[in-house]
Amino acid sequence: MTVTIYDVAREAGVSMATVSRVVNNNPNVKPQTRKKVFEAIERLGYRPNAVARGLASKKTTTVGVVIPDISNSIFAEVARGIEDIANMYHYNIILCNADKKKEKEIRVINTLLEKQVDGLLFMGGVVTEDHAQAFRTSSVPVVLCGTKDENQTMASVDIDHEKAAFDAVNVLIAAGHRDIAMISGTLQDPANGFARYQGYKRALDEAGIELRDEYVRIGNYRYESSVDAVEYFLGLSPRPTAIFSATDEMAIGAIHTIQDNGLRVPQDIAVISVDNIRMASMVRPTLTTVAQPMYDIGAVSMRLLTKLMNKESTDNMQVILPHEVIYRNSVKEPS
Amino acid sequence: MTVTIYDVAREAGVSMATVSRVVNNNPNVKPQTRKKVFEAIERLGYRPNAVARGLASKKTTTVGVVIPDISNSIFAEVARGIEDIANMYHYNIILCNADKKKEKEIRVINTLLEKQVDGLLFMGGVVTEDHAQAFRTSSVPVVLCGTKDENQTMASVDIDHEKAAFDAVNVLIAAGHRDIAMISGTLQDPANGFARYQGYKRALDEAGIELRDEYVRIGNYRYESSVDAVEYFLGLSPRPTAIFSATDEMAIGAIHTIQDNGLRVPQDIAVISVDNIRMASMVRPTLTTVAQPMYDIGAVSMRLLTKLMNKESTDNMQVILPHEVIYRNSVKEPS
DNA sequence: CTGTTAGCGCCTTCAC
DNA sequence: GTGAAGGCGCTAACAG
Repeated sequence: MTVTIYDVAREAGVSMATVSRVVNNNPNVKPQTRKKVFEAIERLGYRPNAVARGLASKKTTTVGVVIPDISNSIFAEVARGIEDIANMYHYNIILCNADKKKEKEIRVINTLLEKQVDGLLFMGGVVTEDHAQAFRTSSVPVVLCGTKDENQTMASVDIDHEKAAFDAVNVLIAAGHRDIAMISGTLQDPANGFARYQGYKRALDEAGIELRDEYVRIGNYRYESSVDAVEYFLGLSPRPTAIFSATDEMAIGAIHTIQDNGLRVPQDIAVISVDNIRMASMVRPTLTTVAQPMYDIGAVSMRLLTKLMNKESTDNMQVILPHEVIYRNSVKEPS
Repeated sequence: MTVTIYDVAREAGVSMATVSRVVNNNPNVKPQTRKKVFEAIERLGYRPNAVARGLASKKTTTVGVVIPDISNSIFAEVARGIEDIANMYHYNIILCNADKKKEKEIRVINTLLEKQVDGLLFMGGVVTEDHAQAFRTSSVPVVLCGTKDENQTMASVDIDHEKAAFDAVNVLIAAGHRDIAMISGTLQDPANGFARYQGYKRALDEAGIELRDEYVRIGNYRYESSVDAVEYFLGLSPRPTAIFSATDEMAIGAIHTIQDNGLRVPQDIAVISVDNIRMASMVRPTLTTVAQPMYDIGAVSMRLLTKLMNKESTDNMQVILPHEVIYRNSVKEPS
């Protein structure tokens, strides 16, 4: 039924070793033989069996990528960076979605490892001890992208989330705001949550602004979760004049909630956040935010992974990429 | 180095067949033996090699999904439906992004086939003869989801795009509009492009409204592409009082372009489209649109695929799912 | 219930 | 430059 390398060999009048050589681009084949083999392949419609090949060679030339949440556009952009570099080095990539469930992340990691991927990329999300445990049992290299592990022992590519948040809040402070609220992610999340909150705190601290508990609400990173937060802020007195959101999606929810309550952004309340997802320029007013270099995070982490898979020496296993404030219209210029 | 089934067998004092049985949940194993084996597995940290297993059993229990564009949130939702059903039937799914490039789609299809997936799901996009060709060489079942092939010979799950567009335009007509412009996708695209355009034409026709060429612009489905279209419409006289956009993302671009030009939605110009992506309820005004049952498209196509993989008989190979108008605020109620 | 024995399709020395 | 032969790690009859 299925045509194998053996069929091709017979058809071409050579041995399977030779067929294997031409399929694998081994130079030690006479051009004429190569041609014969290619013709036989064509005639038979032979398609190499990657599974058999993987078993024999103990390499699959594929890297597994776990995406915590496929509907989050950040990961889409990161994935694009990963892919471009992967193609460049002739790796296939297979994406596995984990639907924001830790338990599913672990399962997916194990599935990928069972499938004998040559390397693993773990995007975003929290790296718990259970994750670390799964990674530890891996015989192939793993790199974290867009996140890092607690004690920073694993290879990772990320931005400095604390500093990004710090910079964002300082844009607000520079614009004259002092009553600055924050919609945070869960503090259990070391990157998007805890670190960004720390950055907020430090910015206030260095500006001599006192931190008020009622100015901080925890969201779940989704649009909807920020409406409660903002409505809460709106009832406060003094009402905050600016909001720092840990992520863009929540910031957009904030902008709309402010507007739905009859107030204007940025005149009544300014909004800033961190991420720079595509949607940030699709809201009115457009969102001022601190951009993560998403494509680069993907590209650099894939590049790092190729080095690891090749056992090349790598100096820096924890790379931090620069971020940048993107000035748009949700914060008004300091006058 | 790596621990194999053989090591486990020795450690547990049984044969590899027995180990294989417990790993595969074969009931024909004495509980006590099973326990011994599990302990050995635990002790050795054994992880089954899916590649070897795939080679021996000629099944990989994984289905390949090609996503035309990972950054398009429609596919994210469809993927979720696919996954839920896949998990239910114990299939792993691996996603491969094709970046909207036809050539890459074909490549990805072949890679997936080489990897010996048990089935293939092809999401969205145009199905050209080259695609059909690639599918034809597949020895495993393929189902199209969110698209169909030209002569409808392949298994597919989709909505009736023509009818969806027709219904959308009729919402506009019911609201009293007669000067209705359309931002279309490319007419080469049979589903999102051509069919939706046909629906627009038919709605006008049945309402006795004459079709005007200058009322139709072609976009590329992206937000940015609709700004040109809308600016063009704004210069027309009579200026359209309503716009039907082939997709939500372009509709959102249209709304903002209208607003950026000092007009109001829906008072000055109404906007409607087809899709119902998450962002549709994240704009102001919220977008009235015809919802595609994205999750269901994914779920139903995966279910269909499982049947095909099991060689169960299936009556209906071309399933059409119902769509539904979602009334929000970008079209005002008929008075 | 458990063990033995062939392969699955290919890569990879090692000869020639 | 090419062929022969031995696995890669596991499943699937087939015995027992």
